[in-house]
Amino acid sequence: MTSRDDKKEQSHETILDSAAQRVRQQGISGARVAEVMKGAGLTVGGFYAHFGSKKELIDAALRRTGDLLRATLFARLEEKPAADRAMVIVKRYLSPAHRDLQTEGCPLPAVLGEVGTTAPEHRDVILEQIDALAGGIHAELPANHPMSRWHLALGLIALMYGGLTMARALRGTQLSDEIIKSCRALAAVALRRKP
Amino acid sequence: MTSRDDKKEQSHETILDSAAQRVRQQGISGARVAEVMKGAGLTVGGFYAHFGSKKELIDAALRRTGDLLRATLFARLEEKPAADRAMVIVKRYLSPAHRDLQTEGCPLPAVLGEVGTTAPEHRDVILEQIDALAGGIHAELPANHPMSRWHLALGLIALMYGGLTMARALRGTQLSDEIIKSCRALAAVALRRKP
DNA sequence: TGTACATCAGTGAACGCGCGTTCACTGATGTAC
DNA sequence: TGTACATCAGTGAACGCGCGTTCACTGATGTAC
Repeated sequence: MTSRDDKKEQSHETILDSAAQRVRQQGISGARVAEVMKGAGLTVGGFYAHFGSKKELIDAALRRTGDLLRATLFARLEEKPAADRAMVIVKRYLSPAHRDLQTEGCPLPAVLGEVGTTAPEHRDVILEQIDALAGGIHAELPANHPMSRWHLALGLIALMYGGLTMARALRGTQLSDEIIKSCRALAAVALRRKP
Repeated sequence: MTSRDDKKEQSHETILDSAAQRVRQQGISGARVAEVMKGAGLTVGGFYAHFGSKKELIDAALRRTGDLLRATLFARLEEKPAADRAMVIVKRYLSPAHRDLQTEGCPLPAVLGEVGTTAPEHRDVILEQIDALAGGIHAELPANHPMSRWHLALGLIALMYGGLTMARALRGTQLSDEIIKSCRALAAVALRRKP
């Protein structure tokens, strides 16, 4: 590992961090290669020494953001009573802070619509990330529930994702806050817990 | 009303229909002006005699698709028992057919992510349409429920939108069907009805 | 009724701009002797 | 240890392409007399 390799690896990480930020804030098409490189303190030309294509960059950025999201959602859950854990996850996801800090957190609100329309080539990473998220939530759900834990996990993800995306689209309006509250309350009803 | 006015008005409608289709299938940035015009059997150059800008076209198309969606979701509800109506709406929205027939139905899956990222200029139409949809669902909800009917309506919209968008993004995978089932079941639990 | 002119919906090509990608080049770092 | 050469991360400009928008023009329809 020469210092040249070291430098390149550092640049690679910086580019990935920059892409992860931009893809969450501007979506896939909005995460321009030139701007990602600028955000990493580099120029466009060097990009293809690090990634084979924009698609590869976006896929790598989506994996990174997905991993970070799960780490945040599931952090220190063992400190909470088992019965509260699902609602803790819901509240961490459906929060004004998560809505407003768009460069961090979940990438799905910014990219899922594109994957369903103009960017189907990213479907597999999304499948992988949603599956991983559902697997993590699954483990924190009650066993005595009319729905299977797997179905409940998927339903809660849809509710959380849908609520956050709506709240972000309507940012700055009164309805935006109402949506977050409503989705939290709906999750609480479904989980038979206090909101 | 001369036959010339008549012709222009017909073209205007055709352009709007074409845009409504494309925006649902390709999103806002994917609904290219030239392709919308081609879909209407016209050429690009004539567009600005009908709409002041692409933004105006998209806003008009979103109003049209929103109106059509509500008409479909609320059609013939009086034939159903009052207690079943909310679940009828949920099932109409969260269906494989609605997922697969992307040129018709709800525009939100294709556009909401963009409105939250690169196309905030459409926020007001979206607010208006979500408000109208919530108002319509609100009327069909049970009074004896721990959540207010307004909050319940917003929560259900988030769940339906989130589920449909995820199912579309994952089109062709097994998880896509699972998500639709899960969201239906979660709605049924929240509404205390059979799925 | 017929003719000359005016109107205007629609055409097709061009405009300026920004994108993803490529490539000849640079200069700092590493290697060979 | 010092010198000549090789390597390669990063630069900056260009490439081809597609977008939203503009505009001079056309030809069918409508109006005036």
